[in-house]
Amino acid sequence: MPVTPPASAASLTPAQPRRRRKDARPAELLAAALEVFSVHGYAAARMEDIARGAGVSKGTVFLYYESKEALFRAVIEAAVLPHLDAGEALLRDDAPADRLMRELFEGTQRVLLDPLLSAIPRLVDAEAGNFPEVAAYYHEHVTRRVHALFGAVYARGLREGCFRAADVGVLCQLALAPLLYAGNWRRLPGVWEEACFDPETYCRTHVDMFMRGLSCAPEKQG
Amino acid sequence: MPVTPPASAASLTPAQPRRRRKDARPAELLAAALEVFSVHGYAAARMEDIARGAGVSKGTVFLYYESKEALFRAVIEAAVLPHLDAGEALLRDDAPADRLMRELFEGTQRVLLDPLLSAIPRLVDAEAGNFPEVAAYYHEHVTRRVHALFGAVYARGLREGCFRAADVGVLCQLALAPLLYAGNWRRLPGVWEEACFDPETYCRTHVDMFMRGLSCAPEKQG
DNA sequence: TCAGAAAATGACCAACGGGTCATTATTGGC
DNA sequence: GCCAATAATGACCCGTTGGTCATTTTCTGA
Repeated sequence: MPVTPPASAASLTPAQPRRRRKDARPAELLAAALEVFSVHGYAAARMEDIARGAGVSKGTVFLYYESKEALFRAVIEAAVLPHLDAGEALLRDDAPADRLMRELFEGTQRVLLDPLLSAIPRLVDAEAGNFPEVAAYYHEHVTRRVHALFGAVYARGLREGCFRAADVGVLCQLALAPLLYAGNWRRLPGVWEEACFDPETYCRTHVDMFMRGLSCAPEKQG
Repeated sequence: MPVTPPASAASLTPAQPRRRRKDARPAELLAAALEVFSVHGYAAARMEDIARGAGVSKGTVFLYYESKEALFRAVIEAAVLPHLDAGEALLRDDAPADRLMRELFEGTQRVLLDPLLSAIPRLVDAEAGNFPEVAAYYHEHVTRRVHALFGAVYARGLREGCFRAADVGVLCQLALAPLLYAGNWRRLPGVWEEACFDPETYCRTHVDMFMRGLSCAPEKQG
């Protein structure tokens, strides 16, 4: 594999003397790990680089996470679960369903256009063959929750009579796929720039087309 | 990484005596490599497994491809380019644009729902951080061609007055993303089955919604 | 101030896997 | 049949890297 310079530390003033910071380490390690994993993938990520990124030595990483795989799992959980909680909070809002759906899109897009966070599904997917249990966990605790969230909003729209009937699973995938993919393209140097459309236009077009396809009301466009 | 049994050979009758088959080797190696790469990703794929999958010893692989990276590139080219040729042949058909667009979808879907072929974009993407030149090549020779193909059909539809105006790059991505993602989900055991919708419904729904969103004509649904 | 607890280090180990090459097996021409 | 020519082998080499642990440094509180 081509040599790549080690991941530049997130918050590393050089020659920092060693410090005991038991509480701060886990979060710093998770952040550094996500950065390295997102660039190199799981297998090609070096624990040495992750450690350097967090400003510690390699040995220290293993004081907090018992193995590379354990670190990988922890990264996924820490990066994803808070956003799911935030998403589910939306359901307590009793706005009309189409408005709720657009808010759901907006939140999802905020998460998935982040180049670090968008790496998570890509990583899980890429390693599904090597870590079937991680993929199963992800499906169980993330995908399922996302679908439930989307499904709840969709069901509300059906009751209100503003959405047309369709397979909710299919719709959910169709809603998410373009956002998941956008995250990937953004990080490729040259690709996104050449296509030269901004994320805003892309997401807005997607949401508009999707909502138009979903809607029962006769269309009125501007 | 968890131990996984070696890739079962595609066409390996056991204890096959060694044979000199200079012409057949490359294709067999490419097929075996794609299979192993698609399951394990690039970094975790072992040349030993690829060799076994093709019914040869590890050393033989290096007689045909000078390195793992060269094999990786060859796999990508061999898997993708023929389908691009086929796609571009569509343009010689002078059917109306919306019909052409649906044919384009159909061809794309045939390719991307294949669990092996759908691995290609995922692999390129996952390794973009480690092999920027491969990613650049892919973008240059694959993505660009796909966009040109889609763009040609779309432009025809604009001229015929049956498509509404929008950013062609955005539209192309939106058209492809759900198909690219479908390929990923299919290979995850349990995930696809639980969602229990078949690829047909998924793709048909996507195409219908997309075409409805793209169309200028007043909608008529059944 | 100092002693003991515990956080951090980095030299070290062992396994793994990409890549090599001297050797062996196969084949086609004569 | 026999003999180059060459396809194929697999034991071997060695750089890389996940993971360990004896040692060093930092911190706390008495």
